[in-house]
Amino acid sequence: ERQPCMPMHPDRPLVIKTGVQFTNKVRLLVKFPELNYQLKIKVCIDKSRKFNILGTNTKVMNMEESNNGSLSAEFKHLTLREQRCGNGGRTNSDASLIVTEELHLITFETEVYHQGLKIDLETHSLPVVVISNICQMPNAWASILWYNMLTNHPKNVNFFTKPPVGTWDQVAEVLSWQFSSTTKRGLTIEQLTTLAEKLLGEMTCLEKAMCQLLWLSDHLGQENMAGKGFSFWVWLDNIIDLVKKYILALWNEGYIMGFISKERERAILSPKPPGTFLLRFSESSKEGGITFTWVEKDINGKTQIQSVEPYTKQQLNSMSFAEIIMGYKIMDATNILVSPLVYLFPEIPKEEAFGKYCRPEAAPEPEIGGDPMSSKPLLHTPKKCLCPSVFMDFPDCELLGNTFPGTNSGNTSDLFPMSP
Amino acid sequence: ERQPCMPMHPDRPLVIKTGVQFTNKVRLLVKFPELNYQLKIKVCIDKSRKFNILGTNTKVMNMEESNNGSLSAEFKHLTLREQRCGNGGRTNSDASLIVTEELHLITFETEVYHQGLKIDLETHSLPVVVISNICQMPNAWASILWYNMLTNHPKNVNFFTKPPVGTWDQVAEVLSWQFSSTTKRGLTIEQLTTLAEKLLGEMTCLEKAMCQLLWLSDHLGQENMAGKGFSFWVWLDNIIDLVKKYILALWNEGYIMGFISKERERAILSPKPPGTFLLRFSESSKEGGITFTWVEKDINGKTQIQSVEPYTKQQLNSMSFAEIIMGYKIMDATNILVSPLVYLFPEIPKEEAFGKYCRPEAAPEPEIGGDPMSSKPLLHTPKKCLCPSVFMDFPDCELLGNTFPGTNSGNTSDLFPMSP
DNA sequence: ACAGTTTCCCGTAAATGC
DNA sequence: TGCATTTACGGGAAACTG
Repeated sequence: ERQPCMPMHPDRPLVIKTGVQFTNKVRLLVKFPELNYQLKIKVCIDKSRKFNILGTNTKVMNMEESNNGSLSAEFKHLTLREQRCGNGGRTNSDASLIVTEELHLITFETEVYHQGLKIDLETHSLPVVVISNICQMPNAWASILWYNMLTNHPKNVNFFTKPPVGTWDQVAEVLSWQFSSTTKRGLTIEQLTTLAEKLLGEMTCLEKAMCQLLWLSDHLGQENMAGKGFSFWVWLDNIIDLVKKYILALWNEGYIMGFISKERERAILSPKPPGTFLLRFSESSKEGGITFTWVEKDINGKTQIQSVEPYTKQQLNSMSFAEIIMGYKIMDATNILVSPLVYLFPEIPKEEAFGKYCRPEAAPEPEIGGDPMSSKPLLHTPKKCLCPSVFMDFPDCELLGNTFPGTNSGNTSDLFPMSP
Repeated sequence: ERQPCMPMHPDRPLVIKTGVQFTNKVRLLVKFPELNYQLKIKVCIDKSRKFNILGTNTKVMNMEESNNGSLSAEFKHLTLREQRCGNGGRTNSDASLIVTEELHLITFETEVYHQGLKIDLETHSLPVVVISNICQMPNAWASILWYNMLTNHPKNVNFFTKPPVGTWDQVAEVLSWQFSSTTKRGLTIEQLTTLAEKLLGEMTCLEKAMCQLLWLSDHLGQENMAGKGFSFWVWLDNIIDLVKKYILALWNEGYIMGFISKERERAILSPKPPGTFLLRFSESSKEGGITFTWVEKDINGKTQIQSVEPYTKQQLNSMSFAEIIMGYKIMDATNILVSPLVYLFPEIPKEEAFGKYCRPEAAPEPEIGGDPMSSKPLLHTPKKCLCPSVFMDFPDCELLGNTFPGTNSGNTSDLFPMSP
């Protein structure tokens, strides 16, 4: 059997995609060395929708797989498959919830005979969300965040039938943590304020701080994104993905203002000298895009705010964003090619900020019209997995390098006697 | 169960990828209406390497599934899975052949009781190649072509232990057919000559016509591609893919010379006026690339032959090749942007050839440095499946819209009595 | 007809095994 | 160790189903 089995999304635990392997681990909190190789554990999943667990779903607890002498069992290469009943009907009992709000429990069962007494032991994971396609991940992960942000309950699978409201402060902390847990930088107050406006609409700052946020179907779902056909979470996830895969170094340096409204952008750029620019995420693109906006003077000497169409991941595949910034030129009034980008807001010379992320040879480009010559060798922020070396699927959240910012600090399916 | 089950590669029959569904059909050549719903057919695969057939592998013959009143049975949603023996050993008995040269037979078995006599019927597909990853397709398909080009034998699974040689004429026909069967245009003598030089090295035309080509490991394998690390077939397949998905219309029009050596390119372009250009496939890129080469005069009035780095599929994703051609500009001696492309060889004005494939608004581009504005809406030759509406996995090759150009005209697993 | 959900399967990357 | 081959799974598209 194959050995290395990294769980599917290192920084998205508690979401399981059908057909994709996952791993989990149970340990016995009470130390009973004499039970080594005595406890046979079985993994199951609740029956609210019919899933089958494929893979080796029983295992005997032992001391080797633990590092502190207690007993544990690790299940690897498990996968979930939905069991369509008969000729294909959905098995979901509670059809009122969408799949990404449906919570499931992975349970671990065993029985001990101690001093002639049979003791049933049982524990379970935190609620998990089961998805069938990766495109459901953003909403599924949002459910996990919302749950752990608002409850300590270890198994409230009906949470989303009446989801509690959250305060903006709580949501802000979670949003920032989404960045800080996978990059070297969380979100600033300014960035969070922009997101708050997006979520809460036009309110004063004070109102926002007081405001309570409703869950998906109300404030955070698709409706709220002005009929764009995608949820806030999808939009944000694609930006996080863009940051991690294509512009991580620039993000870590703090060069990307990212979340800023066009109004505020105009307000802070207008007083600045021509050539001042900032980097901003696309608000309209579901896919995650980044653009730059700069100040320039038109023929009449009037200040203009300009920007390019956002660059997508596809385009950043063939040229790094730093190189795009360094090489970007427009034709001025006298038909000469010039770069409109001089100072990164507030006043960092662009060479100082981006020079070190460019290949030496590829500064200016002699040709136009998509000459692929200039976009051949790639210089990217490394496409690297940021997960820690130790990992479990239902981890103590400390293992993620950060604690869940909500109230729940996570649990690693620990075995306690549940029934006599 | 799902119904529409298009076989995996409409224009690549006889190659089966493990885990991917395929379909096949048997019919009884002799008309026996009284056997309707009497014959139970079982599909099997030979045991040279252990594959299991997953899906419904027995079926009763009936008249409905046939359109001419004869009996037939169609097996849908079959998949192959390799059975790794014990802890993972290869089950291949003849390890001397690489997987893409290993031939397998799908067999169909049944028995009839006629006038008190038990008759075993059995038939089989043409030899098939089983692959586990799509990257093996080009070589697998080459094996299918080579087999059908050189033998009529219905089941010579050891064909590649001593593969026969082919003549250049045979190979040329097959190569051209690769294009003519999926586009509206095959290969010209000039294009074939270029490919012949690639395959046969430096020989006179007469010698080439006489020459016999050895199979893969000799002339057509990786060694022959000058140590580039990919076979002729991989290179050619990627070009075919590029043509079909990105530049089909231009190919159908005959605007793409494509296969031409750099020497010959220089020879035919040099006498032409500046601005004359032609379109050529990249010779060095495994991925399939296309470039243009043009004539220009340098400062001293000397004729120069120039070309751009080949465009890849990735780049053609965001801008159509016609638009790239129409918009391509370089800076001339006086620092003015001009298009070096004027006449498509021999003397077609580029607007006449490519104008109709461009969006009206996107002719010249004002900005440089990868402005994504100009590459937002896509105009592509449609990504369309060219397969005919009627199809079977082991088809009469006529169903492909063309006959296999080799000696073998194909067979649709027809049932004949094989043993008493 | 439609939208939520699942399935299909390519293509890249990683793992595996000889 | 290297290389041939398989497995894993994201992501886009098609199919499915209430």
